[in-house]
Amino acid sequence: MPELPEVETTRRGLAPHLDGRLLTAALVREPRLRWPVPDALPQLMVGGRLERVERRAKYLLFRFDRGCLIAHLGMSGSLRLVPEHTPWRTHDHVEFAFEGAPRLRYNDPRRFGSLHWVTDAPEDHFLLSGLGPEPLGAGFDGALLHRLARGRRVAVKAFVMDARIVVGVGNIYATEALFMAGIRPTRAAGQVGRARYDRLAEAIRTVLGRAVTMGGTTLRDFVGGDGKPGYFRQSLACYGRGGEPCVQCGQPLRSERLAQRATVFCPRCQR
DNA sequence: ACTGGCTCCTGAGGGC
DNA sequence: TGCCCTCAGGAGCCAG
Repeated sequence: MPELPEVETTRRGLAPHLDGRLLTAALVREPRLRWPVPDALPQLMVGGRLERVERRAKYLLFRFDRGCLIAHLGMSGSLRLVPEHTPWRTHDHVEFAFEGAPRLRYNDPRRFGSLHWVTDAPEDHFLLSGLGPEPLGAGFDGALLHRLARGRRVAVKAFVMDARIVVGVGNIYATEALFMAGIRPTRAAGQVGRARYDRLAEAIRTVLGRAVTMGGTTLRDFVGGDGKPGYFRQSLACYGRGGEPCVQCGQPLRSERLAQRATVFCPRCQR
């Protein structure tokens, strides 16, 4: 489900309610996520104070005074605030109770998400240690992409979706950014020139930034921490529009499978 | 070092 | 109504 804008939307929805709160209880109903949730998670966490909710790539970092909860939403996960005594829904796997705040529920039908507890610096955790730069932060630009792409034969779409290169660019936004930059997704990463990587980096920033502003993209059921859907779907020019006319030239958009992912592009505008 | 393919899992939607 | 097939917003892992 969530790409970077959806994760950031979740963070913004949760932080005002949870920052500074004391964790009074944690319940794991279903530990079988991407990695098993340790039995000891509640006893490790309860009694700790949540200092702040941060985001790194598509991971949410719940920084407590005594450690850090690293949460990933996988493809179908969500973290929502619900009133106490809200009936359990299917796939509500974990619940956290904070003093003076609604309950925090982790729901994930496909269970591709994960929860890790660390007491060392989360940046050193194996899930985070190899990650590339944040696309909306400093240290990401066309020069970086161009340099890392040298000699690479992988398709440029897979290249920008590789979290070691740049984080947070999932299938929707990779598709949109390549369309905006006029680059064909199947082109080898090493065959894209510097000027075009400048345009691509700018397109990635623009697309992700706009999506964050609009609360992310709700395809079927994404909701932010406040339970509201995202509105970026209406802005999608390419993703999910295979066969429909290109908004720039009117040609039918082509739909292909690339690296096991649905890929849409305009055969005329994207070269 | 790269690359492509497979995998985890449930649910929705289309065709028959 | 039901069954079977395909596909879905991620990304770690593995063989070649």
